[in-house]
Amino acid sequence: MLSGCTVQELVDRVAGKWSVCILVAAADGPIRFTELERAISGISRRMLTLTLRNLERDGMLVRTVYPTVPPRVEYSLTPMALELHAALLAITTWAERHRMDVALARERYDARTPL
Amino acid sequence: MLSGCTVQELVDRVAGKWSVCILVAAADGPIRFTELERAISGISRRMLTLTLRNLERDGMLVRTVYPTVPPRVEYSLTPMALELHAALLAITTWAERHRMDVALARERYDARTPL
DNA sequence: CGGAATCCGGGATGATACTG
DNA sequence: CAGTATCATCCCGGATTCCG
Repeated sequence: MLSGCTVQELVDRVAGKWSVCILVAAADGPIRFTELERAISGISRRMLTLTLRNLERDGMLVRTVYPTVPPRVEYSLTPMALELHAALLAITTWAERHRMDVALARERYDARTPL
Repeated sequence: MLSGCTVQELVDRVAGKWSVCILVAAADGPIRFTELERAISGISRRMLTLTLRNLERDGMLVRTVYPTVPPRVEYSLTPMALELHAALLAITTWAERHRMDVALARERYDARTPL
């Protein structure tokens, strides 16, 4: 029971590349499909759709459809996802602060290991 | 310059499934290869080695070799990685608190969408 | 004990085209 | 606008073997 929902699996689910991007992008309020597509550099339409579906299924996103023409769909974070967002921000902030350190560490490592 | 070290790439590097496990397992002090292998359920020897190398290259781990027989190798976190560890703990804590919520959300979603 | 090297299958991902 | 469908590819990661 509840198989497939261990802490490990849940973490690498929400911490996945595209999940993080979406969760961060949607944190400032409801956001539309196309806005996400533009905000997240490098994502394909397919991966955007798939990741949105997974996040919605996991109860992280609420999908709201406005039956207008043209159609309008907005995604917003659930309270649970908002809690997570704070933790994700800590990760991305750390990454920003240490980009250079990591880049330098790589250069040094590669210099020591030319093989 | 510094290509391949964007915030996005760095995040999904350190937030990867095995990286998180290793970073958490090594946070309490130096730990040996075999201890990691036992501590991290489901990891293969290959992935353990590869992930350790990447983390070492990125300056997250220090690898110390004791020239004894049998050989003894210990891994410990760098200060930079210790900072990251706090953020990772926040994620895993969140995951523990919300496992059930996610599992229930999935059941509800799947019940609504039987196709 | 702590790896490195090789082989290999399958799921993740991209590209493209079509639709209500 | 917000997707879906299909096909092709690629590389992640498991299994296995060998080594100092």
